[in-house]
Amino acid sequence: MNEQRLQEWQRVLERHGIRMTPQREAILRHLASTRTHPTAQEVFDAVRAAFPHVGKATVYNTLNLMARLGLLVELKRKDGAVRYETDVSPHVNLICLRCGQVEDAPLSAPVQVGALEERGFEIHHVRVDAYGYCARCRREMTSDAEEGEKRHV
Amino acid sequence: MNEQRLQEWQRVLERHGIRMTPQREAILRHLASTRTHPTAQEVFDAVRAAFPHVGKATVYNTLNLMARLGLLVELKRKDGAVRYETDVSPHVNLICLRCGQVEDAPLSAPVQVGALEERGFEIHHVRVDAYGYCARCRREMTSDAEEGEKRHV
DNA sequence: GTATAATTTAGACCGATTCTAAATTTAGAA
DNA sequence: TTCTAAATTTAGAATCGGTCTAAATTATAC
Repeated sequence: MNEQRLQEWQRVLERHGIRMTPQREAILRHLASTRTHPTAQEVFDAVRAAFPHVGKATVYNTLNLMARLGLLVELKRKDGAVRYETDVSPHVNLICLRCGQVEDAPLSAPVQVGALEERGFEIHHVRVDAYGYCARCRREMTSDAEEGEKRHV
Repeated sequence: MNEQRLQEWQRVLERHGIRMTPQREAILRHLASTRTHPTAQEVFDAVRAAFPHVGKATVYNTLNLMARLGLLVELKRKDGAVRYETDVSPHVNLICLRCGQVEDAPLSAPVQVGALEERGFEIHHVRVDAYGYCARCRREMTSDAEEGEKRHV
């Protein structure tokens, strides 16, 4: 549980005049206590443990609210649900094309975008997603191949 | 119409033993003739002009096929559908948070990802999305503000 | 030509997310 | 307190991109 992050979030919500209901607190606590990138459904399931009658809409509303306030970042993969990232500092998302897991990695140098002034575009934040294969899937793909399984494009 | 790109795509498909059907050619021609980032639905509508009975699945299959071959890059935005990008060279997508338009900008230095070897992650390609406000929206927001309109988070 | 595989099609289906309308809770004023 | 208005929550319906299915068509290899 990252108490500091939880309290920071609560301050931001309060500052925006948003009520801290028991449901919202449960959602925040869950997000602050995980280091994964959960889907809305996973958050929903976890919160249900504490609030058996919590509605889907409440979870979705809260996650959208937090994303709009910049407390969460949405990671979209085509093959399924949005994943929520609680670490909003600059980094690279390593996204596995096979299993869909997302890992964070540091950016060893800041991203350099050219020709911004000429365009008049004002950057708010940058997201860097690297697509590839995670260590586990690489191992599994190797052993699959050894078993004679064929893979196409 | 970018003839060169069209022919390059056709060569790649042929090299993979994929048949160049009239429907697929119409889809490729449309993609090669636009500089926007269309959705599958937009491609579908455009191709329908030439092939009134083309199926949704054909368009989706072809777009997925091309994405898997690396000829297209999928851009996901929170507001719904996947957008397809025909420029696969390294660059930054400038995504306007207000109007949703996507512009391309050069990367003035390659992205540096740290700690890859230790993790065993193998990168296939990197996408850089910069979120912010385009020149037109910045102008409009300024004039809106002058007219006394209020905006909230 | 004939067999085989690839492709296309319409429409059914799926699953993530949003919407709706009613009930509940809250904050603040009286 | 009690009242009122606004915010919030809820279950379930609705929506909407996208995928899947099964039958028909088309191309390829023999």
